[in-house]
Amino acid sequence: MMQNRTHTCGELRLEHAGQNVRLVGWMENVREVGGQLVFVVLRDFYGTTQLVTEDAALIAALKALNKESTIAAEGVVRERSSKNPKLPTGDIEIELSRVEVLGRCSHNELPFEINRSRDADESARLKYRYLDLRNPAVKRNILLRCNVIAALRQAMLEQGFLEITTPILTASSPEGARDYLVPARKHPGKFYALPQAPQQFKQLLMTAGFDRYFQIAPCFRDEDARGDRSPGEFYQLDMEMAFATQEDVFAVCEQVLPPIFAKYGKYSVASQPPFRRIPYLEALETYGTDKPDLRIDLRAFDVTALFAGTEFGPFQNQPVKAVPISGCALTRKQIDKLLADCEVQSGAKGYWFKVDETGALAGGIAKFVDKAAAEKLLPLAPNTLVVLAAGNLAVKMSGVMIKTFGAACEGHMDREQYAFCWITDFPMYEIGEESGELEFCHNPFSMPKGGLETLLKAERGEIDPLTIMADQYDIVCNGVELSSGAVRNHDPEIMVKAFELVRLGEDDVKAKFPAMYNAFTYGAPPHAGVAPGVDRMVMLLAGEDSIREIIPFPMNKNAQDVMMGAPGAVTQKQLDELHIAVTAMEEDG
RNA sequence: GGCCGAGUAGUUCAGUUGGUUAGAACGCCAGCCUGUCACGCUGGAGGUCGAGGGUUCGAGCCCCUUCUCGGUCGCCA
Repeated sequence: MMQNRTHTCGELRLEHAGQNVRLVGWMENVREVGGQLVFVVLRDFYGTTQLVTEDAALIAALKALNKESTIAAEGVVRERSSKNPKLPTGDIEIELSRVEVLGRCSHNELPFEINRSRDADESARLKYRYLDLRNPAVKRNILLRCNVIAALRQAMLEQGFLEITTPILTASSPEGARDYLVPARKHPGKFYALPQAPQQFKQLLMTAGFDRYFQIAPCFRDEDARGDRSPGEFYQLDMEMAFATQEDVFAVCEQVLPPIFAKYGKYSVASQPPFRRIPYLEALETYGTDKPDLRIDLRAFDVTALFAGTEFGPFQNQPVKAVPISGCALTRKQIDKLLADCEVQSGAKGYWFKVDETGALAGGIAKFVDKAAAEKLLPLAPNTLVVLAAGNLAVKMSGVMIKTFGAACEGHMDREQYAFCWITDFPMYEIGEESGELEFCHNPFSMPKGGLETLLKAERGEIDPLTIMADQYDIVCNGVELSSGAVRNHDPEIMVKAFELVRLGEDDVKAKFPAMYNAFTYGAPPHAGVAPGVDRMVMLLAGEDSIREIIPFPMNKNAQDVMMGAPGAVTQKQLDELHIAVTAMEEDG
């Protein structure tokens, strides 16, 4: 027998004519033209090649096989008498001399047609993911993912970062998302947790003296899914730098990411380094969100003053935000539909009026708007639609309206590009909605701007703690938050003070982050880092709307792997070993 | 957990005001076809209309309950 294969299904060309070859792959299609002429499309990872035979015995053998069986096909490459210019291998075909069945497909009907799997029901796709992935259009995203991860790794190594793996079984972290817990067999009643991020380990690596760390890090969070958020697990390009400032972190990201987006992305990169930096409060004010999509040219305006003495009930004594959309040709029906969509997303009510082609105000709440006063606050050229929202959700609604109407109205969004920005200057503290008291806004690891001195001022009541900014930043691309990052708080004294402002103290810091707190008392370097989400980056690069399209084996929305049957029942013996008493168990598979 | 949408043949879907035997395309099976390549032609098989209950002379369609999937909000230091 010849070697397993001499060529792949994507490589044969006219120049190979006359060669005896052996190809292996999946039988994608069989076309019988006349009783004595059969064409077979053979597919492997690299492409497809047409096989042909007029031999009655081979025809019978091929027809007896179900599609998607794997076979080895031996024969001579020959020039086609009717070429197919749509295929790379369309100039040639293999005249079969022998066919060997390698892996029989015993199903003559598949759960879906391979080449149309993207249209199939998602549950079926996930259950038969190994069939779904045979579709080159599905496989392409996984290939992209491989290439992007390789490129990220390469770029980080070139920047002098070391890839260091951190534990998957670790301790539960007291803050943040819900942990996945793993019962400890040797320690009844105790649990490991899967890391929500390697946050503390990477800070400990800094303290240990590794200057630049990175990792394509698996992270686990037991929170509900979204279109752009996989349940359970995801990957981050986690990085941390010692003796570094915010600017150092920005510089690394701005060098690493754009070339990869340019090379592997569907669109061009609109942002040249340095990326635009937008303070958090300005982002909320201007874009109604802390993750603005800079491809959209719409802005929110504060028009509270315009409705100061209004008779329009919903706007009385409320902050009011307006988003003017020039050159808008939407019909009233379309406007109502879009506003309804926005209302679902924001929970706030939307209103509108229009400047018609003559420059007069019309429609919606126009009769409550003083045109002269409005013109001082807003650009109101003819054919401008103005959408508005009031109340404590007005800012959020303005952001949703910008995104929704920007995408729906001609000329306000250039989709075919990647627009990056940094959101900076996040508040350190906020008033908790439930507690009504001061709480950490994001995470307690960030260095407060101004350090200890600022915290002391707040403690003495000289400044409002709500005005303290954290040295924290997000990187946003096309309205997608790729990552949060921060200059970390590496000073135990500042850490304790930061906790004291939220009515906690040294004991709490020690209890919550014992390793880190202790480590920082042994001489820690100032350090900073960031951790862009790999899955979201690949999603942006692939131009996909669902995170599941770029994950090899995704879970469904309810955090189930319907292919593997996870989560699933386990034996009583396993439970006993783990000292777990289960009171209620689902009867399923 | 809230809200919205979907669930009809193996797959993707249509199904009018509640009215005959629930249709189409693709796939599958059989036959025909010697240059197909989304091959073509002819014929055929294939349905617990997600499940349960109700209204009605009559339910895929209306009502109630429930399950599943998706989107979204909550949540995601």
